[in-house]
Amino acid sequence: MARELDHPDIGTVSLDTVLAALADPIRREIITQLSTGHNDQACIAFDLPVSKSTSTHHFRVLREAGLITQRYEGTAIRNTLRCEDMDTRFPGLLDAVIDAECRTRSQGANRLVGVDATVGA
Amino acid sequence: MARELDHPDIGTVSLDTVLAALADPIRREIITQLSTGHNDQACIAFDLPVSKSTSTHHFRVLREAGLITQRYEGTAIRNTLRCEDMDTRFPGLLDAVIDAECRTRSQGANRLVGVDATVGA
DNA sequence: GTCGTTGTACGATGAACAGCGTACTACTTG
DNA sequence: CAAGTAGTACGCTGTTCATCGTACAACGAC
Repeated sequence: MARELDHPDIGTVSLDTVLAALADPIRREIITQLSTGHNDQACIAFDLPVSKSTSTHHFRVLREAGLITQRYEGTAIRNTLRCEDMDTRFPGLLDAVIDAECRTRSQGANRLVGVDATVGA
Repeated sequence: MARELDHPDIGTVSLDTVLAALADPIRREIITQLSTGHNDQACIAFDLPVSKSTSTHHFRVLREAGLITQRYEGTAIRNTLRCEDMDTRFPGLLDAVIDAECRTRSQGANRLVGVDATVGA
C-alpha cells in the first residue's frame, strides 16, 4: 500500500516545466507513443533507445510536469496521457506538439535512431 | 553591405530546436512581446532582465531556430516573428505557446522579475 | 520461502547552456 | 575626423541535465 506517486495539480503546472519536458526527443517519443495507441502501458512496453534507469528518469520528468499519470499495477506501472488536463491548462499545446512530432516523423530523417522500424510492432 | 544574417529554411527547422528555444522564459518573453505589439523592434526595445550580451545570445537562438527574422537597419536590428512560416511548419504550435504564456501571466505569479511594470512603457 | 519481473535510488560523468564582462565592429551623427 | 549607438565575439563560470551502472525494493508466481 506504499507506492503512491505524486501528481501535480493541473492548475499549478508551469509552462516552463511542460516545455522543458517536451523539449527532449525521448520524452516526445513517449508522449507520441502514448497518443497513438500505446496508452495505459507499462514503461518497458515503450521501445526506447536508452537504459532502464534513464527511462525511469524520463517518465518521472513527464509525470512531474503534469503530462502523464502513473499508477502502479503489480510490479508494473500504467502510464496514461493527461490529455484533458493539459488541454484545460494550455489549450492546443499538447496536440500541436504531437502533431508536429508526427509531421516531422513522416518527413523521414528521424533523429531518434533505433526506434524507426519497431514502433509499430 | 556586410551584415547579412543567416536564417534557416523553414522546411529544415527541427521541432527539437524550436522547442528548446521556446523552453527558455527569456526567449518566450521576447516571442510574447513580439506577438503583442512589439513586432519589428530593435533588440534594446525589449526590456529584458539580462545583460546585453546575454540578450544577443537569446535573439540568435531564436533566429537560428527559425522563430524570428533579424534584419539590419543602421546599427540596429529589426526583429520580426516568423508566424506564417512557423504555422506552415508546425501548425498551431507557436500560437499555443504564446497563448499559454499569456494565460500563465494573467494568472499572476510571474516568474520573470523585473519586467512586470515596465512592459507597457 | 525463492525466483523472476518491473521499476527506483544513488552516485558519477560529461555535455550543453545561460549568464556575465570586456573588447570589438559597424553604422550614424556632428 | 571623433563620439555615440547597437549589437557581436570571445572567454569564462556555474548549473542543469541526460546518461550510465549497480544495488535495491515491491510485487507476482511457484
